[in-house]
Amino acid sequence: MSESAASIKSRKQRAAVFKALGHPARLRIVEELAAGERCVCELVDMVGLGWSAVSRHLAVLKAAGVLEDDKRGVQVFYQLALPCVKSFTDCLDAARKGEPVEVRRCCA
Amino acid sequence: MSESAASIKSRKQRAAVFKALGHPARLRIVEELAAGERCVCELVDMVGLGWSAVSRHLAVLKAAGVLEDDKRGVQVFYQLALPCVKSFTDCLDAARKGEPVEVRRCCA
DNA sequence: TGACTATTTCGCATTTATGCGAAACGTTGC
DNA sequence: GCAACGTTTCGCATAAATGCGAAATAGTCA
Repeated sequence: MSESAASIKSRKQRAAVFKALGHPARLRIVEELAAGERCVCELVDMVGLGWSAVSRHLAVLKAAGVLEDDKRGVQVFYQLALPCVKSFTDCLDAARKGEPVEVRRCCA
Repeated sequence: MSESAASIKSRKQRAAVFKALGHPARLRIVEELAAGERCVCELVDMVGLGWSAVSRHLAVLKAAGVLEDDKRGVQVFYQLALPCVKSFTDCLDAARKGEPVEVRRCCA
């Protein structure tokens, strides 16, 4: 009666996406990147953590497939790889404000 | 230059939703509830954990606003309070399969 | 090459999450 | 009231995440 291994693996991958987004600092980063790509130095200024902490947060998000990185010269630029994340957070905000389900636009 | 307290609070609430979903057992529960409400006893059979562990997972999901509970007699039934969760996981699966962004239907 | 900048990795201490069994709680029916 | 059932809470041990500073890595320019 146990599930298939593939099903379990697939769920772990999805859970990794949620886990990656389940930290205020990482969510902050993702919100920022929803507006466009940023280099690590900019993100460090925004989130108010040290370089090492920000770097590991970015690594977590990248490993989960939420972000993509692009090395250009000395700097590394990160961008959002999953646009539906923003749609989903918008939906959460709508739900929190008490808007009825039918009205919510969860995806652009 | 720090953010407003309201903005930080809002992000923590959203992060709590992601954190709640960021565990394979809880994601399993949510997937099951996407098909309809279930009582705790059914969920215990499905996820393969003890009663206490399942109960606390349900409490985490409820505290984050992902689930709602309904006590009927001796039993407690849980149901999904955020339908867009299912839309989002569907979008993640589409992304993982490599479908182009334009084709993904993230919301029903 | 060698100094300089941007970023990541490492080692550590602290906190938080997880799972289990036992016990407590609330509801139902005798 | 009391016993039975479904569910939650408690206490504990183990595992994982978090943040920091120092050190390591990589790319650029003189």
